[in-house]
Amino acid sequence: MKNYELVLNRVEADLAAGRLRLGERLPGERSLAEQLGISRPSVREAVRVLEAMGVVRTATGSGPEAGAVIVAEPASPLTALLRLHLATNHLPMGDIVQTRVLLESWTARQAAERQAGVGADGRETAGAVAAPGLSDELSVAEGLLDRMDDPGLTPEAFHLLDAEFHVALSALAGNVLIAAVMSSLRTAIHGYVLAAVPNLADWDATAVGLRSEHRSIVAAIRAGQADQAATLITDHIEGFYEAARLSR
Amino acid sequence: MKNYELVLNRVEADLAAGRLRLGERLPGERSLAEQLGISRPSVREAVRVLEAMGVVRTATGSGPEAGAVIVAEPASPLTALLRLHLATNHLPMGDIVQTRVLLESWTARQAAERQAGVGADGRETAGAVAAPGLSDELSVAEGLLDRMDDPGLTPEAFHLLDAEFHVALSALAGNVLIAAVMSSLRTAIHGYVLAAVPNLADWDATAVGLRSEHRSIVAAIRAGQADQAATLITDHIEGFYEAARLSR
DNA sequence: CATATCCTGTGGTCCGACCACACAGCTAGG
DNA sequence: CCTAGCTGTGTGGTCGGACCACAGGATATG
Repeated sequence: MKNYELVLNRVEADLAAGRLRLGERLPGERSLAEQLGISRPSVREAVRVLEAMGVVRTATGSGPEAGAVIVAEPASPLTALLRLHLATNHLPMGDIVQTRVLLESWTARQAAERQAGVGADGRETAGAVAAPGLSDELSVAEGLLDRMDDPGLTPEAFHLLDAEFHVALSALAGNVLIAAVMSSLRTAIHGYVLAAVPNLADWDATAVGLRSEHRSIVAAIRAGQADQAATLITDHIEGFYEAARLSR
Repeated sequence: MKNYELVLNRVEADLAAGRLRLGERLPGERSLAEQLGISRPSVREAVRVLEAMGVVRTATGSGPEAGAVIVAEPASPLTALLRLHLATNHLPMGDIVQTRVLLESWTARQAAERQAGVGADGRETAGAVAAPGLSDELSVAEGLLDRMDDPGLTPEAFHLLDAEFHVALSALAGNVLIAAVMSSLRTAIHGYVLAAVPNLADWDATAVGLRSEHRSIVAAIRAGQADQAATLITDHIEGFYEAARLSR
């Protein structure tokens, strides 16, 4: 058992037992080292891991914002994890596309079903937001689409908004795990998507098509057409990756 | 920009450029520190993060196994990530169950379709294994089921085999990302599942039911009945969590 | 009372040292 | 000559101590 793992175990146990809650601060590094009978460098390695895992956020200085504050950000570490393993070339891009299709068609279906008022199919185990909130969140997504209508956008700006749009759609299902995975997938592959833009025959034409597809997807969800929404988003994703020759 | 991030960027760039490959070793900590003009503690923090991300495996001593060796193990860091965020109580168990249902019903469907020889539906983007290998992998899963028939198994041993079985099924679809997520989900919640065993009215009766359901799922996949396999595994998962009152 | 200053505690970084470990090569004994 | 044992060397693991930058609160000063 390495010394820094002592800190990880201690923190996980404290979290599980409720002795550490969101927004609270970890004991100082020096204090933690003394409590566990280890050195400060060992504590620091553990804090770094916790930071990389999105469990704490560190800051210098004093006051309530300083120190190692407990947060819950699963998305950013997931992004880093995906990026690193993508870099090793042992995580095929095709698998990521396939996963996106699976998750996004499911979230689109869920959102449409909830919108149609038939969401109570027994699989709604999460403490999900009620249907009334859905319209607001859809409006947020549509706001992103409006901003994407600007013809002067660079491909990079366009794809950043595109990623936000897809993540916003994924959040509609109310599953924080799936939303986090989707967000991480989009962020992790952003660089790869941009690098593939030159593969497109005609960027402007592609952008027009993507805008139109986005509107259709939102319309299907708003109309509560679950199957239609799932099909549209599947074709939307696969179509783009095929056009950009990113499927490998 | 913190100093340890220099190391992370350097390693990610080296991986992406092919200067670092699986099985090779990172430069020594002292050497890396000198190259980047930073101190060894800073390098160590970065190596710790890489280790926590499943990108390297460190060992003391000398020889080819010692040092920081590049590996590609996305599953274990995912497990740690899920465990930690589960501990913060900001990752509802219901969301995990929902995700399992989504992923496992999809993999079961994929496996059955491939078994039926109709796998070529255009969504098979990964360099997936050909149909012939499926039978072998199904046999592995069935071997696990045979071992689970032992009536003397403790609930813990039973659930470990159960987790292996579900992970083996998930691997049938040939998507390393989804397989890694499934494996991590099962491992991360293992402790919670065990803690919920006392909630079951009759453990022995539950085990009998689970064994029977497992056999039915494998039979459906072997017969190429995709819809049937998906339905069976969905009911199997939801039924257990309901019986164990784990849906929150 | 308002402002400017100092104090304190935080993480960030570094140095130098020593340990445990594992292999490779050498040396002493057969 | 061969083998068993020892030693050298390089690896990560750990430690104590030191100094810095930073941010907020306490305090002194106008």
